[in-house]
Amino acid sequence: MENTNTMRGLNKVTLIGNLGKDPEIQQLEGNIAVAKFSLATTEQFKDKNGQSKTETEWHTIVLWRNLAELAHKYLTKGSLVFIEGKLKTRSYDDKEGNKKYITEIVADQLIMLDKQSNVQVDE
Amino acid sequence: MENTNTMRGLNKVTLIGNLGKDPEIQQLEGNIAVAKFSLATTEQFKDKNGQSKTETEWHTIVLWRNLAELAHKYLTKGSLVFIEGKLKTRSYDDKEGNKKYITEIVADQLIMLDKQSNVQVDE
Amino acid sequence: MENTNTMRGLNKVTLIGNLGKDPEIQQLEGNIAVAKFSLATTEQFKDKNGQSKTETEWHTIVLWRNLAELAHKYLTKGSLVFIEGKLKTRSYDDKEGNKKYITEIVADQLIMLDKQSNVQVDE
Amino acid sequence: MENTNTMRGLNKVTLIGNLGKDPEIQQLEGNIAVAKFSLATTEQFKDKNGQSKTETEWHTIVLWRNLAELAHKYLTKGSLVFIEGKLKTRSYDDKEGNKKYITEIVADQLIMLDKQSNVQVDE
DNA sequence: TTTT
DNA sequence: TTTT
Repeated sequence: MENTNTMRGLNKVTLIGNLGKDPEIQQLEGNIAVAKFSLATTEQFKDKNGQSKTETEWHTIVLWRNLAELAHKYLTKGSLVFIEGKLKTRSYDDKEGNKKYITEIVADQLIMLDKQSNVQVDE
Repeated sequence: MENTNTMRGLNKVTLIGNLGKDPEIQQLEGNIAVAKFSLATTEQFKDKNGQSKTETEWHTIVLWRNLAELAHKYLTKGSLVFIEGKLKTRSYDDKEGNKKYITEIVADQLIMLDKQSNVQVDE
Repeated sequence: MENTNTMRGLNKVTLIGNLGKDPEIQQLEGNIAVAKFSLATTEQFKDKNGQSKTETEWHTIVLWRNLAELAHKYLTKGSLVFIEGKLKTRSYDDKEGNKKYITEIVADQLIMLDKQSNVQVDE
Repeated sequence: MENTNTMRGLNKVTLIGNLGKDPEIQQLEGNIAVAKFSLATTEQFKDKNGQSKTETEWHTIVLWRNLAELAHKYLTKGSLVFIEGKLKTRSYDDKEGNKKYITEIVADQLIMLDKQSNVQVDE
């Protein structure tokens, strides 16, 4: 406690949406599970002509360990979930050797909101 | 009210961090202001050897209209702010003609947390 | 814009839970609707003996205008909802003349999470 | 993992505000620290006559263990903090034997936002 | 590219 | 009871 922490950061994302596909799960070395899926959050609003419009945003969700296994076990395409996590941007080189950036949400909480799959877990 | 809305989406980001540079502001047609800056959120944690480590994440913040003007007026490199907004991913073609994606946070609330610049505004 | 706002406050509550009863709605003067219901948020955790335990917290939710009407129209006992709002504590005198305090959540966003009643509205 | 959890609850409060007084700390049996303070969140808005008005809400914050000790060590009357926690309502009997209810926020994250006291800790 |  |  003597050594005070001097950070003042907060990095939090909160989403409610539907899975675009079934989660993909991998086992990394050390037997660590990681799952991924894309999540659609849909917003409805009125445009300037008063017409109702829908806008969908797609997010890449990454889950580790227990959360990965739960996602794999209980979630499928179309499942409605609440996700809380952190934004993380990483870079990689694509097949043509171009540097690409991708922003992902690393989940630390998952609540399944469908009647048939109501499971909540914290990391 | 008769026409029920069937959306169940939530797309929310909450950040506390420091500006990496002064905000850049532009006036779009129709006299609409848009500002941008990058925001660093820093997290401190202990690695598996018990050593304290720092991890910084950079976010691109986009502000419209009033919020853009406030950012331009009161924020500078280093300012500490609280931001609430939405994730939005858009694509563009870079100079070499490669399709690129960028994920930005479109702010709808800004709280300035420095003693010298304490202004809060909602969109 | 010249007159800068000097507030630095944030007061936000985010809940996912089930209604304990059907909402009660009233029409105040000026034809303003106000609805109330209590919402249970349930948390599951392991106690120090490793036994799984459930803890339920009850919240009083207050909704105004459109949100009140939506709640009245679509929500019933047991409905699963996401609520975002503000904490507000007010005092009143009970029948015996004792001063009482009550803390309520004044909703400004409501997302209905049941399959049968999926409506989202912002204030 | 076989035994699925059926909870779908979320109970989260997020506040930015100033301490009304220095925190009070107690040591409970088992050497567990608990601290309390009240926090003011202030909101500025325009009333229907267009006049700027200020509304302050007071919250009771409860912190346990490490967070209690940090609050005691670094926070004083007037400190600006970000708090994340849970709502918890409990009852007690006052001196006259009346049953009273109090709603508190049990903090699980604290970020100190003053230049002079910038410490962040998770429970 | 920030902050402590 | 706070802060600007």
